Amino acid sequence: MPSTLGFAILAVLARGARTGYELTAVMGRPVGYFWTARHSQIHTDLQKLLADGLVRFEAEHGPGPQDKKVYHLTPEGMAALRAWVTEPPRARPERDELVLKTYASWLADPAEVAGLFRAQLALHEERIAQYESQQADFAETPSLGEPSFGNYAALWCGLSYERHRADWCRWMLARLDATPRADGLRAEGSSEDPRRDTGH
Amino acid sequence: MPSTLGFAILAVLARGARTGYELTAVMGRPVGYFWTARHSQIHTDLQKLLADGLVRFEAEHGPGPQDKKVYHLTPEGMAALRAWVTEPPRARPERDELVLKTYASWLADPAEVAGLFRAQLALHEERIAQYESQQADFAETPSLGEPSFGNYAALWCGLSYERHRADWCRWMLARLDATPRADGLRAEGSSEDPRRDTGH
DNA sequence: GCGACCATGTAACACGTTACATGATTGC
DNA sequence: GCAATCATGTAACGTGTTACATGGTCGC
Repeated sequence: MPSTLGFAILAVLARGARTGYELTAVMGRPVGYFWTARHSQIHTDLQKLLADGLVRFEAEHGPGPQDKKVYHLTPEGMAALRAWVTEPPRARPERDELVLKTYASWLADPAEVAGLFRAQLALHEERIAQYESQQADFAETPSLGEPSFGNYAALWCGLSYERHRADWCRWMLARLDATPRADGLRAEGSSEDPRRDTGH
Repeated sequence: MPSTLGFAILAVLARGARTGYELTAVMGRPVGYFWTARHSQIHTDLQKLLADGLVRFEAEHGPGPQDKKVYHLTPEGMAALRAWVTEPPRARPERDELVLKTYASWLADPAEVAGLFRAQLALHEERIAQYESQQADFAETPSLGEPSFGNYAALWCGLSYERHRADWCRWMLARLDATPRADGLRAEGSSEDPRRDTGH
């Protein structure tokens, strides 16, 4: 069974044949939002997929010392990918360094912690703006069965995630600015409790 | 410089001396929500922290062939931890298998994809209930400077995260049930667009 | 007597990152 | 001529998981 990266590669190839180089590029931008890999890892994984008969390539002598290899799915590769899609994702442990820092934040100067969260909030707000503009590029929600449905759904998730994070940063800033200093500056209003409008 | 796990260990030890075994236990439940490790990794990392002079231990001959070692922070360890807290977290690439599956979901039977998301939603709802009851155990928001502030803030983040995820699952289910079948069942109303009440 | 819990460690392997290594084509 | 882009690969290292290995105490 391929690794998750193997399936990520299959998922990209399901949308069209690509070279290892091109796969690396999509692992940077569109797919990179939820799964990334460097070219070194992609090339080695591609060789495993090849050995398992899930992909094949046509060699066209491109630039450089080696042939350029355009990979595409085999019927077995497509079948493996389809079967994988609906299997439950295998749970990977959460690892979140910011939350870990927060766990230890009682040890630090609140003003410095606030600086950390202000920087983090700025990052999230930037990404929100970026995702919103990407979302606006979709004339309407793509329907199931088109590849772009996958893009749209992933984007929705990313946007929702960034907003949750931004909310949390604002909540932290409100706590952090509220207590110890009296220098006038404090974060403007944001939701005080996550239980607000989520329903039920 | 210690690894992130090293700092996680320091963060736990800042709240009180612990054996490697006890550290493993907290990496399971409270801290495990945002950083985990197995005992094998904890023991080896503890040896690195020891070599760097960030922790020390008192040996009490406990059960088993070896001595029981109760670790505590050194002043250098505490200083390193305090300095680390307010440094920006080093960015680790997102890796989210469910979103990856979603990206490829246009290939699969919508009914089966819906099954996947229903199972996922159930998981999130369970965690929401669990976190809510944990939140209710706090009489009031702990103030900065107490260790429990870290616990409370991390819990707030986790709760907000689970709600965002559950929302996304509901949105997916609404899409998935809406289109292809006509068997009467469809997901009840949930937010249709993540841009709703987040402000700005 | 048996299983759960306490307690520490090592080794092999999988996954991921960084760095090393090569070289042609295209645009400035 | 130089830099960017296209294109493929290997090696060393760090991090994390699984499995191996040992053995005492306590409650049933």
